[in-house]
This record gives sequence, structure tokens and C-alpha cells, in this order.
Amino acid sequence: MTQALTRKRPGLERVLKTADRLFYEEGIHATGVDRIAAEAHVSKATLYTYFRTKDDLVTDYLHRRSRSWREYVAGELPEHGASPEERLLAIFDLLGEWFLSPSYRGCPFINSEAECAPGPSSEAHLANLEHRSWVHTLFGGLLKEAGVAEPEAIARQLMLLYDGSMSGAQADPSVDWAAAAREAAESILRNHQTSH
Amino acid sequence: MTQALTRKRPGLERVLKTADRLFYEEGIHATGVDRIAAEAHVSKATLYTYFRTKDDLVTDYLHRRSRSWREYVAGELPEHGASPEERLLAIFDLLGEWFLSPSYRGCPFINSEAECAPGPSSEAHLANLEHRSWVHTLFGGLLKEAGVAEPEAIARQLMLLYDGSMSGAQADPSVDWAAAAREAAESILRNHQTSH
DNA sequence: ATCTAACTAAACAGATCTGTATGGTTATGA
DNA sequence: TCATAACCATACAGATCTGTTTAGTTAGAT
Repeated sequence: MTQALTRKRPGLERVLKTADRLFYEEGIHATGVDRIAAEAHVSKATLYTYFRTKDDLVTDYLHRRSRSWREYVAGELPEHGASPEERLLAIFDLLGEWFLSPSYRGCPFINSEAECAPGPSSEAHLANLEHRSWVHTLFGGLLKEAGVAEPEAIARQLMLLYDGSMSGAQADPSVDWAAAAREAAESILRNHQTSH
Repeated sequence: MTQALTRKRPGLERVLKTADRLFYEEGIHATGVDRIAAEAHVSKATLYTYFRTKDDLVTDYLHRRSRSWREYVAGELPEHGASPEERLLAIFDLLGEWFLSPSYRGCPFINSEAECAPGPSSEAHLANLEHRSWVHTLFGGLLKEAGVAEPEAIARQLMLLYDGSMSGAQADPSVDWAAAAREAAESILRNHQTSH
């Protein structure tokens, strides 16, 4: 270990925060490296010691977005109900809180796929797939816990509501798309609950 | 009427077709004006007599996408069932056919909002709102015809499935998201059908 | 105190993009 | 035939973006 690795790099945190805000709120392509460096109060040369290319910074942004949302949901769900059904429906409540933010701009992963070069091997696409796989597992696990038959298929139906509410809230924030998604999810659950 | 307006402009059609293909399949920002002109076999100077700016061409692309989809659906639905419920569910079948296309790349309107400068007055945003309003009216009308109570609210739930299936098919074409959406829609309808 | 990693500002190279200008060519209708 | 609208290829202006370079400054560990 050299000293270099133990020294603090206070600028790095500012770069990450600034990049996250600008990439999400104004778009990846619309945000230049110069602006990130300026708003993070870091010289461009320093930024390029943190990240080899802008693309690396974009990939890092996507992975951080995914991880922080997963951690947030994992931390909140246990407090949102004792039964798996309640916790499942609470996912839509958490989405609804996100949608209330004035800086809400849709799903970062869907947006990044639209902005970046497409292709099944693009980093944006892989990040999107990885994140969606987590969502599917989250729904699937709660459905299994609830004793619902065919949890994987129903989890996909709930993902439609999850993704659809993000699109809706992006296009028209005046509608409570999260509440609509929650109600639709209740209909779906009602149709697949084991009578007992 | 001068002669100028009666003369044919065979290049215009090629420009429209090329722009539509490239904007949708490769992205708006990734598609340069030079490339559109080259692939349409039209000089750039000529293209700029058809459209004052690239932005005008983008706006035209979005409006044409919206109109052609609306016309396609309006033409297909009557042949997809006698009852309003059947026709409503057939919307998801039409989406499913679209998703099968190897060039499917998600919703052009959501994508354009991610790519272009945001803001409530942007042409991309207005086109998105206009198109979504048509979708909502389409679902709402069929629900009214079917005698479903609160058709506007249920129409919004169906829009979640509509939008969600487009996102799903964009991210992971290996899953039949349209079929999942249709099944979810059936659950929702079952929960709101008037017993008779 | 001094060495050195980390940082700075600013200029630069090279690529790419939109939109315009130039100067010449084709094809149509009267 | 001939006027003219529509077209062509090409070069250019101006802006913007990524990434590099240069030469010099700051601040922490020993």
C-alpha cells in the first residue's frame, strides 16, 4: 500500500454527487465533462484521474443508482407491514414518494438505454438487466412468501405496473400513478390468492 | 398555386422514411443530419429545404409515429372481437406483434424525452402527452362500452400495463411481456366487471 | 523543513455536429 | 426550345465535446 491510496480524495465524492444529479436530471448526453468538473469544484484533469473516460463515470453512476435504490427499499420494506402482501404493495408506496420529488425524471436505466448507444453488450443495457433482475426477484420472493401460485409469472405482471408507473410519472406527474399501480396490483393479487 | 407546390419531391418521402428508421432504431442524438441525407440519397442542402432544422424533422418524426400507430390500431381493433372487452385485450396482442420486430427499441416518445432537452414545453414532451392522451381515451372508451364503473381510473391502470410492456420488451425481449400484460388486464377487468 | 502525491488553471488537439454558402446540373412544363 | 424549380457535391463556419498536455501550486506525512 502506498500513501497514494490512503490519502483522501475529497473531490471524488463531489464528482459522484454532481454527476449523479446532472446525468439524471438533465441527461447523460446533455451533461458535459467540463460542467461536471466545474460544479464539483474539481479540475478536469483531476476528474480524469478518478475516471478514465466519461463512459466509466456513466457506468459508475448507473451502478450507484441501482445499489442505493436497492438498499433503500430493502431498508424500508420491513417497516411497511407484517404480511408479504402488505410489504409487496408498499413497494408502490415507495415509488410514489419518489415520484413526488420535483427532480423526478423517470427510470435512470430506461433513460440511459435511450441515450447511450444500444446493443446487448452496452454497459447501460447490462446495468438495466441487472437492476430489473433484482426487481423481479424482489416481487417473486414476496409472492412465494404469500403462497401465490406461479410467483415468477405474477412477478412479471407486477413489474409491468412497476415500470409503467415510472413512465407515467415521468410523462404526467399530475396523476398518482403509484396509487393506480397499487390498486391494480391488489386486483392481480386478489385473482391469484389461494382461498383458505 | 405555383408550380413549385405541384411538382413532386420524391426525395422527401425517402428522407422521412430514413429519419424514422434511424431516429427510432439508433436514437435521435446518435443520428446525424449528414447520415440521413446520405442514406436517403438526398443532398444535405435539399434536406434543409424540406426542414428548417433537425429539430423540425424530429418533431415531424414523432407526430408521424403517433399518427401511424393510432391509424393502425384503429384499423385493426374492429377485426379483433365483437365485445369491447375482447377489443380492449386485443390492444395488448397488437403490442405483442410489434415487440416481435427485431428492430423494436421501446416507446419512441419515452425515448425521445430521455434524449431531447427536458421541460414541459419541449416538442418531444408535447408529442408524448398527446399520444398518451389518445391511449387513455382509447382504453376509457372501451371500458365505458363494457359498462365498467370508473372507466377513467381503470383506463389509467391499463395504461400502466401498456407502458410497462413497452419497457419490458425493450429491456428483455426474451419474455412475452404483451401476454403478461394481457393476463394482468384480464385480472383487472374481472375485478371491475358489473355482475349481471 | 522537505519531499511528493494530489491538485490547479488553461490551452490544445482532434473529432463531430448543425446549418449555410457556392456554383453547377438535371428535368419538367409551356 | 427555354425558363425555372428542384436538385447535386462539396466546402466551410462556428459551436461543442472528449480527452491530453503543460507548467505550476497546495498540503500532508515523516
